[in-house]
Amino acid sequence: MTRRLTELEGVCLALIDKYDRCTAYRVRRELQQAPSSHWRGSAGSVYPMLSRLEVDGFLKSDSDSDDGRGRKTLHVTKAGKAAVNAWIMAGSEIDVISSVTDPLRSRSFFLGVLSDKQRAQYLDASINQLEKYLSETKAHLKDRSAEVDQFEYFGSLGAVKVTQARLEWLKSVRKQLKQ
Amino acid sequence: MTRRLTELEGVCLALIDKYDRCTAYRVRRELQQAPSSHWRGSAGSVYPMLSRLEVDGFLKSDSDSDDGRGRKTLHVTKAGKAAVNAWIMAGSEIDVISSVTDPLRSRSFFLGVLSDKQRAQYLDASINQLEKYLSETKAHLKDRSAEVDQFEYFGSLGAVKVTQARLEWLKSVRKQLKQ
DNA sequence: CGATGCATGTAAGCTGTTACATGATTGC
DNA sequence: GCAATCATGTAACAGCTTACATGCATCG
Repeated sequence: MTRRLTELEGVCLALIDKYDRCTAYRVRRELQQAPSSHWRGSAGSVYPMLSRLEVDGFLKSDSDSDDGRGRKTLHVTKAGKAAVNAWIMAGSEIDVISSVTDPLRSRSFFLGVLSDKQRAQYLDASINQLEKYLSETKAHLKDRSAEVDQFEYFGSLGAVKVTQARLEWLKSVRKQLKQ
Repeated sequence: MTRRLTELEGVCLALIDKYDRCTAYRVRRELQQAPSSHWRGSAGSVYPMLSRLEVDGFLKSDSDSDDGRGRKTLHVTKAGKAAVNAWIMAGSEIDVISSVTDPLRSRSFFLGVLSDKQRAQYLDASINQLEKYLSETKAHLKDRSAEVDQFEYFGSLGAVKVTQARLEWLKSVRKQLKQ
């Protein structure tokens, strides 16, 4: 049994697998352009992580791919595919499922420390930003719906659904506080 | 202007403030008992973090609180209260709002690599665990509704709403794949 | 031919983890 | 008196961040 992949490793390895082969730079760009800001796609995380995956035999760089400026194309090995498979299947574990944190929710427990004015201001601003974020994820969803892969569509749909739920929740909080 | 608090620091400092004064051990227990498994509440994170907050002047330990076994009660200073306030208000920033990650969603983008059988198995297991997690958060919500603080209720309500959205989304994915 | 972008990588620092260590208290 | 729990803490390590460094390619 091989080691477990971290979330970032899983996403990136699966991504490379999906594209069949790609460069580290493209992986970085995908992370940077994703609607979620959880991962920055920083060089200091991506390159060492990919080296790690190569050392562990999950990734291999195509030998003929050096184009003069040190660019390498990567592809996922058989062991890598198995690791991706295991990473996905581990997603049904309760620890993984319940590991989400929502900074809006964490804060909502302590809104009592704010003055009425500040609280109203905070809620308005949050709802505003959430609406902005929602329209971004919706735009992302529209882009995806034109593509062939239905799974990308499902993923983006999930982002929209959850963002909508967060928004409706915050609005109901604001409403209840106004009374 | 003082430094920004991390999410864990913000939650813990706000928690101590809410309880007026409490021990490090209680902070740990609260983290451990929270429905989200994002923070383990490990000694190796909590004690150094609280020391940090004390060094920075956000926390102070009551001098008369040593009960013979080295237990200390902590309270939040004025500067600490200001830091909590700033931490909450920063929650409306787009970077903070969009920093959520959902391991179920990350994986959904790559469900194409699974066989039909594995995919069905994965979705069934995930939906099962999510339902279990939902009933836990609902129980938590019921507990909170008996308490005086409406903000705790709001927080738990948010957890329920978002979990419901995740569940409905996953069920719709399963349904669409069955056709 | 110089600015911008492509592409890879390293160094130092921060914040979390697990695992271990220590000692007092409480309950049977 | 001994086991479990309360309570605090440290050591080693993992995985991310920012900031820096390097060098080729492309375009005006």
